[in-house]
Amino acid sequence: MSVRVRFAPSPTGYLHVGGARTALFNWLYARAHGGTFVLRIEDTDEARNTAAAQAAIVDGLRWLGIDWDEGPEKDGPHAPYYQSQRGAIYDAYFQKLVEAGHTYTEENGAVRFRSPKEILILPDKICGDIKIDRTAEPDMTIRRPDGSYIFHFVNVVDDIEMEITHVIRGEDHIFNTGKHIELFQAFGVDPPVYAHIPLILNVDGSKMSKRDQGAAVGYYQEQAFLPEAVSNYLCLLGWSPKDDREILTVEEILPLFRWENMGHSNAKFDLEKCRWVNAQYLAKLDTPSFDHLAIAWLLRQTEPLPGTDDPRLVGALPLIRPKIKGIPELAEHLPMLFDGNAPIAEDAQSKLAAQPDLGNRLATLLTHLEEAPTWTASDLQSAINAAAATLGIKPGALMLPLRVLTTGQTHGVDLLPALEWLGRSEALPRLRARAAALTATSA
RNA sequence: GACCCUUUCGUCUAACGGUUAGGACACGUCCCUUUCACGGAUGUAAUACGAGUUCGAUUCUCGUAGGGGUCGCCA
Repeated sequence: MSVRVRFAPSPTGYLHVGGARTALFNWLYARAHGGTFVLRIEDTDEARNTAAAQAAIVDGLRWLGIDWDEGPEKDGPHAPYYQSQRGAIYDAYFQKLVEAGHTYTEENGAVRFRSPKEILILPDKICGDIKIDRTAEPDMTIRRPDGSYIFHFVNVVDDIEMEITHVIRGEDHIFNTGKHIELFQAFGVDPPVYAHIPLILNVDGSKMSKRDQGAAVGYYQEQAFLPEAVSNYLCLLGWSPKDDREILTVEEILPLFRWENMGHSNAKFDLEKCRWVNAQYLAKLDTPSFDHLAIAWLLRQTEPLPGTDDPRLVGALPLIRPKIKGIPELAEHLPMLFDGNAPIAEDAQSKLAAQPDLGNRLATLLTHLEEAPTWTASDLQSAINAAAATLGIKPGALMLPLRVLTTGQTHGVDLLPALEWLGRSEALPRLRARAAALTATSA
């Protein structure tokens, strides 16, 4: 029997990293075993469902590279894949339970399932045998007075109908599984294989909520993370290749995606490490892809950054790229490259003020730069060297002043390539203006 | 509170019952360097506690404590 797994989100909120990892693990398990991955939308709670949430989930999964073999916009032999459209199926299964005497109706019309009240042993692929004592548990409600069905019931019915063989879900479902096993038995169907994976928590150990930074997959999309990187990092939470590798492709993960490589304890989400993983992937990206990623991010910004519409942008990106770990850091570099009127930063002012003979140095430097035969990094370096020789100082001493004249900042991209990129006609006025401002204030 | 899962550096994790308990993120120091990063080197840092089994326990067993989860006519 071939493997069939599913991810069954409820479209009541954004796609959470915990949910995304559950989806990812199911997907990996399916792909590792040549199985089928089903996406099923559990939208039985009409009051809480939103179209936006469903779009975010579908979009987030696709972004992460998690594709489904059966599900929304794809269909398949067990369509529809929205629980809201499967009422007739639930009615039929409900009748079976009624006829077999497994149910009773409350005064208000709600229907409960008569639990056998036994002690169950749940053979879990990750936790081992889990004892679940159902003897003192109240009977679960499976249908509301208005005729709509409860999660436990529809979840099991669909898993039966869709021939799900393995259920991989969070540990928070362990006790639900006890209820679900009872339903499977009432239907005379063998329950699927269960694997309850540990949860993902905040760094402080609390449960991740929507408000926490990085809790929603949408955050990584907005911040222009690479989906492969996020997926890679998610895999490292609750799974390990059992060696020292941390950057792994899906192809490398698949043969190692086995129960014995799964972790047993909850993991705290470390956004810093996720950023580091992303930086590893970013560094390996080819230039066109990097540029595309960067430009797409720039165009998404509600407050346009300097350079966004500038034809020189593509020329500036290779200067910035080696300096940043994430695309949003463009916001720190673009203003100093594209905004020639940007004020001189305070720390730059004070650092230069400490330099002796500043006015003379700047003037000498400018004179030599103006005389550079071509505005290229090598000629500019020669000009700097000559200026330094005239002043009787080391060339290095002129670099910080020149940097400040160029960008107004004490840090940034490699200076000479940046000047070359700016071009003589753009650079010189900038240098002169800032030099004038500096000498005016220091005098 | 009851029940269930769980426990190795701050974090993610390795370690046939025998290792100087390894790697990575973060942090510190040094090197490289015109700045910032990158890179290289290096340092600080962990087996929750108590019993038991064993020649020997991070590893197996039990207990305690901590963390998390679940106790819905939510999913």
